[in-house]
Amino acid sequence: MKRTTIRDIASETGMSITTVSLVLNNRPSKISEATKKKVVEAAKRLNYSPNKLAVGLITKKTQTLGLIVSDISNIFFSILAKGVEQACQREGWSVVLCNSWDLHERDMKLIEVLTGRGVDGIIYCMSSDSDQDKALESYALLQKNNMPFIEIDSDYAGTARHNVFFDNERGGYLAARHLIENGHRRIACITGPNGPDYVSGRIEGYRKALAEAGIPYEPDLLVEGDYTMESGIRAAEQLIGRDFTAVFAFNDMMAFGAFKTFRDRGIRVPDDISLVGYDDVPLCDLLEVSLTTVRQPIYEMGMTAAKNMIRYIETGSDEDTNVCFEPQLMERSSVKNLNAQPGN
Amino acid sequence: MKRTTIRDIASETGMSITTVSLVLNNRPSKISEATKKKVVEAAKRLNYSPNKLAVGLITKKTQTLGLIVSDISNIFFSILAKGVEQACQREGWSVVLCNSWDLHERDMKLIEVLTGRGVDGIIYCMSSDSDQDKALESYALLQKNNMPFIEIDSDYAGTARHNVFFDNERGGYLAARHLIENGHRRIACITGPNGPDYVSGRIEGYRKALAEAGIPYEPDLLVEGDYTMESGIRAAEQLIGRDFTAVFAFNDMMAFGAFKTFRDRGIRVPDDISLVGYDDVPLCDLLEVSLTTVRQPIYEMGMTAAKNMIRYIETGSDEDTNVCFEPQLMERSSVKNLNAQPGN
DNA sequence: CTGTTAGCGCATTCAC
DNA sequence: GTGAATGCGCTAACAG
Repeated sequence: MKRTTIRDIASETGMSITTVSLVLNNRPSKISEATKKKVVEAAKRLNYSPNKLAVGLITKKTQTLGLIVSDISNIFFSILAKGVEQACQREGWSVVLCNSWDLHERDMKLIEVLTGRGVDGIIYCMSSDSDQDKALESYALLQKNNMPFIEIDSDYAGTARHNVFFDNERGGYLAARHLIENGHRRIACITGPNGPDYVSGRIEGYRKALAEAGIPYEPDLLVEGDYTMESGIRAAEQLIGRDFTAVFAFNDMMAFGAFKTFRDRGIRVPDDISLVGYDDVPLCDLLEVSLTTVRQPIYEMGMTAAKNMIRYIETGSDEDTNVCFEPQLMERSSVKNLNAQPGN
Repeated sequence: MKRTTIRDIASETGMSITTVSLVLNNRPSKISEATKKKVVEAAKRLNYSPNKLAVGLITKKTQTLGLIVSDISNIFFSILAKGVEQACQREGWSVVLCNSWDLHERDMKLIEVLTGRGVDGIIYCMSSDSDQDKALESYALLQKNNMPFIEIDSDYAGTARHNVFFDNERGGYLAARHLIENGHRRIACITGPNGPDYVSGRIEGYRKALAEAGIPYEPDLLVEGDYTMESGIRAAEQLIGRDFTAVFAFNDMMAFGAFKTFRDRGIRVPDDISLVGYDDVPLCDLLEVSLTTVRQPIYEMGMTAAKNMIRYIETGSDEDTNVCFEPQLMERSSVKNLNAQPGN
């Protein structure tokens, strides 16, 4: 039950290996239509499909992308992965999935592993325990391995030539401004681990909106989460007792967690506390109060990242492909307009 | 910036390729500790890591598993994938991720692709548009390609030797019995697409519980969903107007959808309608009424599937590895006890 | 138009 | 203890 090789179909048709390879790869050559047809038919009959390992060994190309995410069971990453996989499948590429568990050392390990496996490029979602040094370290490794990569929504070095990101400052700004427009002045944040720039970007945007409205920035109103619902719950608990009328969570899951905490404590959303999330995952209208959030086109981003990566690898194109996706405020029901209610 | 090969380290140390290969692979041989050490050190110094493509070409083993799921953005599959990836990472294996979009023809295509890529085995979640014939077709292809596989939670042929599944009949039974014990007699079901046996298994269990209680089975109370929240919403809408006091949804997402429909229509859970889900995804306590559900250890299942697959491939072990995971009822707040309230 | 010749990077007999 | 030779399945010059 051996797989049929190019040699089998050569002997089957009486042609040489070269001829077979040429026609099967559609190479420009002057092979008669007749023999072409014969070869193709034999290939089909024998159910031939090339051994990608052998091909890869020669061409140094495997048509495979590595995907490093911190947690595939996080809906943000699973949607992203779906986009990446879809783009790859369309182009005949494959994706090998790696979970870093948000550990920088795993990032490093995985980069090595993927290099050893001969992937042609990596879609890299840096683990969020990375500080500047660690980030630089992983870039260095990538470069040392001569590995093309696209980083998702982050660019420490500020020099990446192939990136795909969201305008996080804009996103943070939109969320905060929306709250401010609705009369809120004391706005708490549930952030992510400090490190990656999408966190600082959003904080920037938030501060900018505050500044525009002449509202002082209070570090005390920021609590750090880790994007899990659990952490949203805990963050909200920490927040309780401090003086604020609204919460801006850096993803929807943490917003859900905060919502739950508030509900359990008899604090009503949005009557007592307004809430804004981030991402717009497909669960936002599930709660009794649908969640106002900042939408990011995650799936599209995944597709674009993979498409650009592939195009870059295949064409060796020299042009930069930095693409930025604009966030969009999705107004739903979790923000109360304080202006409409004199007295508070 | 070429990668260092085994040859580089051979010339570096003055040893032959064979020697290097022998020590780096820890092969039984009589090579002096001194040279061993020299080789290992050189390897480290030159940052050597073997080219997996070349190794795979010879050994016919790539230490890679293919994973076919219908939708990686579905939380069930993303948790499963995480388990699979984790087990693989531990053993130094990789996983290539494939999304079938629940299309049988994609399944077929992906099996071919994965075979061409030389994966050593496949973790296969059959697309749910597969009927008996299609299922058999994909088994046949897998066998023709001589590809070991473990199917997740399904076994059409009834002859698979390496499987991993949940006791779905038990799960369906637990859900229905719980409802019946709470005085419900007219229990609607939101099922999945008919085909895979986890659907028929759960229906069996449901019917068994009904039968035990002397309650007639009414096909009219079954509505088919597709595991998305959307479909749960629609299914509940279809159900409204029919005569039932409880709904058993075949996954939590559809239960959430049904919940939403009910809430939007002013129907209270559990006061007016009781609700039971399936899976116990990490969102079950998010709703204002936490969802009673049937827990499946998805992550563990993913790990086990991958572990068994790897073990089988590596040892060529002849023993069957059919492992069955027991579902468990998670009682929360979405079921009302009708017995406690005379008059209804 | 088609076949011969070399390897890709590595593991594996089998001599020395 | 160690090295030379062979080949995995395929592509890529380069000859015919």
